[in-house]
Formats: sequence, structure tokens, C-alpha cells
Amino acid sequence: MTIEAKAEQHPAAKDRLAGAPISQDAGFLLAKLHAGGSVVNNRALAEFDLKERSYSVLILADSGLEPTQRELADFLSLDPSQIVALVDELEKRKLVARAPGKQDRRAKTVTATAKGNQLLAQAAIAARRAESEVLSALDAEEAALLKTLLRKALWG
Amino acid sequence: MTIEAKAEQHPAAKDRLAGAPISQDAGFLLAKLHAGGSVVNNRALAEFDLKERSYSVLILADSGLEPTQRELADFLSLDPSQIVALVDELEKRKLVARAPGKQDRRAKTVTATAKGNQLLAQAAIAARRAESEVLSALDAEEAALLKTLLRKALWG
DNA sequence: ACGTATAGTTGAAAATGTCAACGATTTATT
DNA sequence: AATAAATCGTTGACATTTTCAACTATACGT
Repeated sequence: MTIEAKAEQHPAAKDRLAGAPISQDAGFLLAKLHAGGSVVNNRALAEFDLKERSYSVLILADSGLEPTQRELADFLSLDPSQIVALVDELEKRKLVARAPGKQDRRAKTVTATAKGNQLLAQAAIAARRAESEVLSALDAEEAALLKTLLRKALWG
Repeated sequence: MTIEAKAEQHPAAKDRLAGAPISQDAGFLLAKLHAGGSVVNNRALAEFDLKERSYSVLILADSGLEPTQRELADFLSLDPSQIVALVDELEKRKLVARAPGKQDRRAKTVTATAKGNQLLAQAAIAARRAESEVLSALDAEEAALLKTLLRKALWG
């Protein structure tokens, strides 16, 4: 028996369970693709001493939107105290800076420094490579469609 | 100014950051939709004293595929020791049973009991409701397409 | 038969998530 | 204007989850 034929009879064993009805469950599919993707993303970002989380904060800090920590917490679905730790670390590395909110002095806006912007430029390249690895089973059109649907599910 | 017009100028404040380039990142979109979905799913399943994880194990145990714990770990992207805890709890509640693997006595297959099957039937209804809540911004066709794309990304 | 690899289990350590309290502000109510 | 109520960032405690190294029992390769 050829290897291919054997593979068809024993679906890689790895995804023998893919036929179970849970593969119809969006929550499960999301969780599984996210879990696999996180590993790939974090591996790609490790080179820059970043993780998915700190990378996200850095992007938002670099966006020009001058997000407050509260906005970061809401947007990233994290507890405000986790944002404190994340920003502390990035600030210690001089990648972002805190500034008092303009019309609300309780708030602190987080913006990327020039150094943060430079690191981000490099990291974004690695992140794009990681993403195409994660979505390698999709062609470009399908990948774009997937992202469009995810955005619509999130924000309508 | 109408409320709608105001909403357009100040995009709910909640998603003011949605315009940042991170919204182009599949990993981020996956993480965010998964995070929001988990809350909804777990709330729906709490009624049955289940969480996403135990619900997944129960579905797989009920699938007729007689998965081993190792297969569950691989498929659910969890450490084998986490499967032990999950199955322990479900087994204590008589929802699943462990049986020695047929051709490998090291392995243990996990199968749902009649009681587990009955609970699952109820829980699956709640899970479906939760899913349509999470994907409420998508019409039926879009939701189906999203799931198809996720499955393709995972298994080709 | 022997050494090597794998399944499940245990327990510890590290990372993450959740929550309540606090000082400094801002906003709402009188 | 004065006071009350709410919000922002922060800290620290606690719970949950993840990760990892052992260990026993069994299977597999040579």
C-alpha cells in the first residue's frame, strides 16, 4: 500500500477526530485555530522579545490613535491590571511612553517611541510571515474573506 | 444632531481603536472573537455545570469515535494532564466512562454514558443559541462560510 | 530480549486571569 | 458651589490555567 493510500484510510491520526460534530461549532474552530496560531505568532515574535500581547499593545500605541490604557483593556479584552504590566514592560524598554490624557488627567495615553516604531516595523514583517503560515491552507482570496467575516462578526 | 449621526462621529468609543492596523491581523481577530465568544459560551453552558472545555470533551466522547485521552489532548490542543482532570470530573459525574484501549492497553478511550448523552443534548441547544449570539452580525450564509473557512484553515 | 518510545497520571512551577481596594480625578446631583 | 457617585490607573491577593518533569505500565523496533 502506498503512503498516500494509507494516509487516506488513517487520516493522519492527528485529525481522526475532525469528523466529530464539534467541528461544526464555531467556538471550537475559533479556539483551535487561535491556539495553533498563537504558537506560530509567538515563535515569530520571540526574536524581538515580544509576544502577541505586547505586539498588540505596540501596534495600537503606534497607530496614532493615542489610546488610553482603559481603551487598550477594552479593545484587547484584558483586565486593566494586565495592561499596566504590559505597558510597564514596553515602557521600561523605551518602546512606548505614557502621557497624561489631554482632557482627562486620570487617563494615560500610550504612544510608541521612535524605537518602538522601528522595532514594530521589523516585527510586523515576522508577524505577516507567521500569519501566512497559519493560513497556508487558504488562498489569498479566502484568507481575505476570512478576515472580513471576522471583522464583521466583531463590529458588524 | 441625531444619535445615529453622533454614533458615526464617535464610533461607540468602544471600538474607536478598531481602525488600527491590528484589525488586519488574523491572529488578533481570532483572539478577540474567541475571547468574546468564550464568555458567551461559558455562560450558556454554566447552566449544565459545563465549560467550553468539558463540553468539547463530552461531544467527542459522544461522537462514537472512541477517542483516547492522547487523541483528545492533541485535538483540543491541551496538555495530556489537563485531559486527565477534565475526564476525571466528567467521569465523577457519570457523564463519561474510561475504557482500556482495545489494541493498546496503555491507552484509555473516553465514551459518553447515557446520562452524558442526555446532558449533551440539552447543552448543545444552549451552545447553538450562544453561537448565533456571537455571530449575530453575520447572516446564516456568512456564518456557514466563516466556519467552512476555519475548517479549511485547520485541515486543508 | 533489550532498549527506546508512548499513554496516562501526578505534582510542582510558572504564567495568566479575576477581583477588590485605593488615591486621584472627573462627572452628576443637589 | 458642595457633595456624591463614577472612572482611571495601580497594587496586591487569590484562583485558574499552562507547562513541564517525573513515574508506572505497556508497546514497539531491532
